Amino acid sequence: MKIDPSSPADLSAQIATAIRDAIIGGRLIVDQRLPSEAELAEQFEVSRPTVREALKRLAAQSLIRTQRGPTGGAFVNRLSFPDAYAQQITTSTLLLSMNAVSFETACEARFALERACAPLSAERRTADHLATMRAEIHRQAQAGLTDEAFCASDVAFHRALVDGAGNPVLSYQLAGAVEAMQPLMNMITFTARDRARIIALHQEIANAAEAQDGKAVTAGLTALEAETQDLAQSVFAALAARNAGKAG
Amino acid sequence: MKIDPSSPADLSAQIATAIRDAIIGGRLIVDQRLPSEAELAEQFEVSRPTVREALKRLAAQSLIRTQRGPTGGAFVNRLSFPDAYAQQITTSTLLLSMNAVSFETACEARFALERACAPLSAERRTADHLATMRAEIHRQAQAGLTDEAFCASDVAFHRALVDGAGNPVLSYQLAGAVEAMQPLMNMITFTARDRARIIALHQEIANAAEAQDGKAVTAGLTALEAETQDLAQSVFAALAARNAGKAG
DNA sequence: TGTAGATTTAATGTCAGACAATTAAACTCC
DNA sequence: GGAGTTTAATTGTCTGACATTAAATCTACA
Repeated sequence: MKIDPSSPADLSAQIATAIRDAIIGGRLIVDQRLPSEAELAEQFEVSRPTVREALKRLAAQSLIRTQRGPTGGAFVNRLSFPDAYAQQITTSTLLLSMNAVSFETACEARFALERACAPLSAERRTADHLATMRAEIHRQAQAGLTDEAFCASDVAFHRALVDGAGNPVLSYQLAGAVEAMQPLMNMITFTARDRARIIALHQEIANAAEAQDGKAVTAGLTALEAETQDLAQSVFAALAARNAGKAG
Repeated sequence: MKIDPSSPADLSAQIATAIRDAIIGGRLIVDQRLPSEAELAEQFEVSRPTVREALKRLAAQSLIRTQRGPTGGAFVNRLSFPDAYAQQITTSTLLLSMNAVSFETACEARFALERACAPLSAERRTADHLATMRAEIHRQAQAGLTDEAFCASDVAFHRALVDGAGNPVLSYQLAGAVEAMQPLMNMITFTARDRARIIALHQEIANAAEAQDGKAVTAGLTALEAETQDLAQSVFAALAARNAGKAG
């Protein structure tokens, strides 16, 4: 592993890339210990702080973990599903919030992906998944629930549905799509009537999942998407009108 | 923004988290300049190297960019779609390679997600998308193509199909699923007969997309999934037998 | 007056050396 | 042989310095 000191890129970035490539390429395997910071500094012919900056870059991506003490050092980290979830959610959330992605586009993507899980979830969902869905529906019907709590429960409901497919890769991919929508959903104020309609559709979906009727689950999700898009459209229209009023 | 010096966590990690939260929470907006490293060091009551390690962590996630010179500093970075793609692909690839995810599970997830794009893509694909798909099919039929090149073309074909949905969020989510499969696919040796079957299905899918027949696209993808699973099963069975032979 | 070039300056990038904190292993003593 | 102590290796942090970059300012000259 070598770096180019005359390159315009930061040395620490080059070192991080070199090590990252070694991990992705399988030349460094899970739980393998990297050389100590002092040794890396010597190998790359840079100072220890520069090596440390490189290692921190890798740690930020959960590619390595560090441990102190005589048997310590930097170790190649097994990227766990929870870690991957967290990164996925952060990235997706920022992508949406920073790129003026319309609610419509994000909503379409989210429900399209969720429908992809519907047949599998209908077939494989366990009693646990069903119980979680029912419990969340019950929570959503409670009086005095804030909009934020309602949205959080909505996410939990959909997560149970997706997890029902029993495919961790699918759950991971969906985590980003579903959770990243939450800040957008939180902009919406739900009337009691809105909530009732959403809860009814949730009931429909849960019933379909219980009956292992994939097509009905898909249909429920499609109806929920239409409902959500309608709701958002009216909310954002009202917002725009209010802003126009302020400006005029 | 404050940190806790008595916490067991690294100071640089705490500082990175504090700044990241400020970005996600909207208290720091895109292109806003952070205080200089010296000022941050003073604010957080740590040394400059510690601040730098924190900033490198954020840079590794494309959350900030740095610039030298008098008007330089660290700026909140707009997370671009290409940056998000790259992160998504790295994370997904590592997740699969490090967690003994079966080919079957990954393949199922990938095709389930891709089917989610099928109706939208059939409806909206442009002539450009169709042309790309046809071009890749043509390439796949060329003699002397290596397995890796065949797989790469396969990815390009599916990417065109997904992009045809005209939803950047969907394309972003799919990037991880499709690209992360590539290392697994590269383990497979394709016979001429295998390639012919896959190309025929690609033709079928392209024709369906041209006819804007979403159901036919979905059916084609389902058939392709079955074909891929069969192929992988026989390849991995042969591999296992060979290894057993070595061991015996 | 305007412009090209030199200078200044503020910021990041890098380095060297030191000390603190942590923790596993080796050692000592009972 | 076991409990407590010491040792040593490693990461975490700090200080201070210099190198590099690039925008802004200043200067000289046409």
